Amino acid sequence: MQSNFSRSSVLPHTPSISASPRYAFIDFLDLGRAETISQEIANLTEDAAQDQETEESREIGYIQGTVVGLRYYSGVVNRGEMVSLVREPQNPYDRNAVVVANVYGSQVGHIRKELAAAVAYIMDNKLARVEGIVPYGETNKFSMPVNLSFLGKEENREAVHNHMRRHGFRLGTDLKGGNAQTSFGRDPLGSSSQISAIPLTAEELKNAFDKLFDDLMEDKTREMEPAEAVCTPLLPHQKQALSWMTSRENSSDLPPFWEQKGGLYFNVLTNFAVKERPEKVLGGILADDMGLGKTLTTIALIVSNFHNGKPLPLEKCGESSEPSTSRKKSASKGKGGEISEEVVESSPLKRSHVDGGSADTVEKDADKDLPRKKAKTKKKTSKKSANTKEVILLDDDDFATALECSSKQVMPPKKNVKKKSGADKGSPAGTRGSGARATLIVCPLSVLSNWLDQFEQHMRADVTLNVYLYYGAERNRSVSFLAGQDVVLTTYNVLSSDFGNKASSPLHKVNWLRVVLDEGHVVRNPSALQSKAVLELQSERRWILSGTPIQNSLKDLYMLLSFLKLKPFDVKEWWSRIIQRPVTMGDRVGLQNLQALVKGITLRRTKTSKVNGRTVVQLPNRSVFVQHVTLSEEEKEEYEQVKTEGRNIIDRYFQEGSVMTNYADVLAILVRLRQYCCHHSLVGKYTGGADPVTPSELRERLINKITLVLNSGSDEECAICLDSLRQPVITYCAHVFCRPCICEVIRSEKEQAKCPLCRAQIKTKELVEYPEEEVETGSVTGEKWRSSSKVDALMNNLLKLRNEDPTVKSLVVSQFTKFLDILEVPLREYGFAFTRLDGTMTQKARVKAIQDLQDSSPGSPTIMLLSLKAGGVGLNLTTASRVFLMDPAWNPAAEDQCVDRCHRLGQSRDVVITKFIVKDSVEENMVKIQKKKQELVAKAFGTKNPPDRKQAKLQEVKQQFEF
DNA sequence: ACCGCCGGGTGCC
DNA sequence: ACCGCCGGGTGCC
Repeated sequence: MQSNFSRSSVLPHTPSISASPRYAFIDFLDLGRAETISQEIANLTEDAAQDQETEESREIGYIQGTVVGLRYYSGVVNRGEMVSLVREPQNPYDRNAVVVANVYGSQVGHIRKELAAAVAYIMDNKLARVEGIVPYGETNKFSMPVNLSFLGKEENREAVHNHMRRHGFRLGTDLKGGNAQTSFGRDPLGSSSQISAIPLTAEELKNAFDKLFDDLMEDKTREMEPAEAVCTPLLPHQKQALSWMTSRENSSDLPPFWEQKGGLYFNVLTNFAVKERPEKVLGGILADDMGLGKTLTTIALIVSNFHNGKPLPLEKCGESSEPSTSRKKSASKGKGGEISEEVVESSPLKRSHVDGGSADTVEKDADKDLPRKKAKTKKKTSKKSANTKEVILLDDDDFATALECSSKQVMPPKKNVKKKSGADKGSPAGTRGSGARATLIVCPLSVLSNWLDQFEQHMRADVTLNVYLYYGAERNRSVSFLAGQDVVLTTYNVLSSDFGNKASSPLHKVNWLRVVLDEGHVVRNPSALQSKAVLELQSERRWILSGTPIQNSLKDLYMLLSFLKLKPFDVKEWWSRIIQRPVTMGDRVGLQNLQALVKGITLRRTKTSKVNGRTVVQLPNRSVFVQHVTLSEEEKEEYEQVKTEGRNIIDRYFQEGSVMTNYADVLAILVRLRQYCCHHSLVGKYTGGADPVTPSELRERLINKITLVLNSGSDEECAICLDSLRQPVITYCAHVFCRPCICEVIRSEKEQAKCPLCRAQIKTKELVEYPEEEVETGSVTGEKWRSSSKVDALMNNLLKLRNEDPTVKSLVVSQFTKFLDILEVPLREYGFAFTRLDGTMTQKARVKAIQDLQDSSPGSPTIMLLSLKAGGVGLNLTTASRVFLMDPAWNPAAEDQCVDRCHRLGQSRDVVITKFIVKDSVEENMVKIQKKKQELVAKAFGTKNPPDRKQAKLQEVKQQFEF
């Protein structure tokens, strides 16, 4: 029996206080899961959206209606199938028309006009969302019943009911408070079990969620040897991953939740059936922990599974028809921007072949089995300059056919061609031997060089794998060139900037064999340009590599499923209805489905996972020490001064209720305090103050603010794409975004465009750019040098360490690049050799910095100055075994990630981490708040902050600023 | 639709 | 018959 729980007991809803600016400020400091404050803001706005969604998802009424006109449409539904209702105001017969569509988006019919007339108003005015389920009558020829649920805010309940009543419809209401899915029509088959009616508690949910990605390796223990071309022996868990990935790519199984029934394909979750076989999902998520070798495994996959577990045919270096010249060519094509020619040239593997070269290969192979193909290949060769899609498809088809022949899998080539050229962007997958050859790897800039290194390191020297680095101003944009590579490597930024310039995005014109998203969790906001760019890629197989596939919300997974094209979850409505809403409501069946879903497409091992009874990776110990630093009297005095100054300003904002609008200033104050803890000369001039009067004053003020944000060294992120700021601009309301991101927002919202952070009106022409050349560095070193307590503490450690063991290498990590500048002075003074890696460096310089550190000859650098986020993940710094974290980060995960760069596979020494924390300062408070936050966060997932938590936070912040 | 509805044909029993 | 009744044509919005 359904228990009499009220929904609010399951889903604690946000108290209304969140509207007050004072509390909004408290939320600023909900830093438990944010790496930067602007990310925190993004989290907040996300939460706001989620609030709305959860509130709207309350069922406020239901009614049975009729779907009519079935015989005019091809869309079919099944008993109990969910359908979506879409307004069709442009319908020539009735502007109130409401279309009923099935999960695949095919129209089933219309809602009968009388009911449509009533419902249209409710939909148009967003009084409620309307969802439908067809309870029976699925075989009817002319009409069928549909159960409509109205989901909306409680405050709209009456308006909705009244409106419907005026049209002569009486909505039913489920007073028991069961959720929308179970109360009505959800389970017309009567199979609902009592278990599913008892919702999960927030804690159970959180636990289940934490375990969601645990131990996803049962039945995935078969091993596969990589192709010969891979020279690095794979560890057992890597062979398992290779085997699993290969089977995922060659699988002809139906995607998860699909079954074949009679002549139809049936989705057991939505009860949806189609005649056409659902598109295969070739690929998935490799979610191994950092350091387990996702990169190597992926390389092995690329080389070992071209088709059906057969290796990618590669030329032997010696047999190459055009020896050294081609490499030159690749270099000149690949150069430009910050990626140097040398990077490309330095690798013996990277030899981008020219069109003619590949044609030769094909002919050679094709000649053996299928001479008649030769003519065609010839024809194509003569046509190679014509750079049209059609030609490329034919090219690729020849490739494939040739290759298929060698593996005795001849397909009628004619048919293939037809299929291909007829296929628009719809379904390139599934057509075996469609000709796709190239794998596209998209990764953050920070790991680009790692990929290149690893290709070089793991590929046998005598084979040629064509890896093309699609990066830099001079990148080769020829579609046929790109399609002919074995691997194309690029970054999310290049991909989305190409995509943004609608004119042409070559990467979107290639039919890839495989697309790999490295650190795939970075695309998680579906509205960000880079997400759209990623979703539009055409590929047969798709992979996501990520150590943390879900960061803090179930919604992160939506983006991933959407990329994998896992029907029907790639459409938001179905994802929400089938998974997200049920799960957040504590529905057990929903959770089971989610678990099954994840299990079916994910492989994840942690460092503690066992293979054949042994842990996957045995890493040396790692220990963390916190060293408290006491400020000198002089420093203390100055610190208090900075603090009082800041407190007065924040206090004023509180009184004015303008904390939100002065976001940049609040950020600045916090940053200043943290900077002071490191070194006095980090602290810049405060630029806030009296209200600006003239536009030029405002402009100047904004330029100051954006400069401050960007130079604070905290590596601020764009709240829209959550990536590092690219072409940063500041709005009149003083929030900083990437120009492409905010322009996209303005473009899509038109005149109503609002700032995503404060909802102020924004316009494209009111965006202020960051003045490019204004880099005022080095000034620190000029004046008379004065140390700081923290600098002294570090130097003591380093000197002691050098005494004890001069071979030990250290990472010195700070969030403030300027602090790294400062640290260079005493390091030089004491004769330390060091390198440096920060976000402002070119790719080339980064590579050199890492190589220098790896050098073990006497006199080589023993220290790397590292900015916390510059390296990003994936960076391999195992030559270092000591880590000094100079200043605490808001998000402990960022610190962990940084430490993991040296505490990973390949580390031979025990790793010792020292964290410097200034006593009685903002830093100490940060650590305290962090800890509390972690405890609280551990309790609930997917639900919002309970009120007492907010209250607690209020106290903490009051403490922090001593209000 | 093995219905309802419309509109033309028809008209005692 | 300015009706009722019959039976054919017809059918989403």
